[in-house]
Amino acid sequence: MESKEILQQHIAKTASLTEEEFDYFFSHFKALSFKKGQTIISEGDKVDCEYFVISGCLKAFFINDEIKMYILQFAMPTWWTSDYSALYNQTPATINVDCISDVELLCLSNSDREKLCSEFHQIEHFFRWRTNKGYIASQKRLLSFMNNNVKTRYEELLALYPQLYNLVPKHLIAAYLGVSRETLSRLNS
Amino acid sequence: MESKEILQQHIAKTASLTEEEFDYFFSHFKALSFKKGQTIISEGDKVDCEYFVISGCLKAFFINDEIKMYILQFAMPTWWTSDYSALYNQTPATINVDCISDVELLCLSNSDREKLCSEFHQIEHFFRWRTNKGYIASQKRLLSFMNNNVKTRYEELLALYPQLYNLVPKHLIAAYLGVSRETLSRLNS
DNA sequence: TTGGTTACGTGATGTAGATCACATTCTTTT
DNA sequence: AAAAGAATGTGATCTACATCACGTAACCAA
Repeated sequence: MESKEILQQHIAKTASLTEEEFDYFFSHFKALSFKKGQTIISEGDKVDCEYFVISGCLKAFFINDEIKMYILQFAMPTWWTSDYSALYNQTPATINVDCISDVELLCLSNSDREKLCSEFHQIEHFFRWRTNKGYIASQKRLLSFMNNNVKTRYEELLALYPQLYNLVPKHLIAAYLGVSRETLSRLNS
Repeated sequence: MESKEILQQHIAKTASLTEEEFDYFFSHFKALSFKKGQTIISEGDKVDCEYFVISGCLKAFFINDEIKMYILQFAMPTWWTSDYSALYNQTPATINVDCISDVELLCLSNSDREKLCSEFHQIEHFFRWRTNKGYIASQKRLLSFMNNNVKTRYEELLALYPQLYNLVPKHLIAAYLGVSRETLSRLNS
């Protein structure tokens, strides 16, 4: 399936656009390809865009003391990613985004998103719905963080995204769970 | 200042409504008063509304094993609160909301919010903006949770909301930070 | 005024997970 | 195919925070 169709099906779930409206919407996206290991956003960068994942897997992460890495999000096909704080507040990036595998993305600038949202009520509706879903997921993760031990959080994560187990190295899963790779490894025993 | 004005100023920051439009918007809200200690949402409840705080302070929290409490949010004037997961997915509440002090609220039902969002593009715009802010704050808190120790998180919280120090008992602040009240108490020494 | 509940402090001890150190296996590059 | 680097496993030790236990002070309600 083409990127265009993937995006179309994604937004059709919450917004009804005519064919011409969608074409117009789509014309604001730029297709990009990256190789495994390439960086999309680095700490300190000016952030202009958000990214819709067509294929592959990205991570959005924070580096502390230039040593420890914490992963905020694994971004998989049909997910959106960026440094939203930097994007909305027009401040330098505080998180990094890079490619865990080869990826294909569609890129939408902040100003185009705002323009499209104000031009089409349905597009604004879509973005409200999307952010809402993200907010609810984020609250849930926060609660799980406070409430559950590592083992439970690990099981929860694998239940939700079984594909991660094979797709992503264990030390990155540890960085998502907020534990050391050693502790994660010891869960199996 | 009256509730109506407080809400009007709040939404005027992101949405421009005429006087009549705002009156129509406001007519969907119901004013409610509660005493300190009263419960707004209990685990297992059907959740129909979200709440805009006019005065006082609420907590949205989760109880684990009927013992430990984790606070997701302190809701202060001009903040919104509810169990959003339950509200959007029409599932029973998994979190509780109650009153830390006497409070005045404006209550908006889920169906009225959706109706208003579809009737007025500007209202949809406002709710997108609000949720977006919440999402960014939630991500930030998650990051702080993974990255910082209790002392740093406590200082961050007090820097952001100095009024909490006097307004809210320490054991509730501990429940927000995700530590025991004893550990929080020992930070001073 | 009194008795009960809630808030807060602080010592002693327990424990989940971090950190350090090193070995092994798997993957990528040349 | 060889070499180098990344990913993973596992023991030993350390530490931040939890838990338990107890005491004191503040705040209500009868």
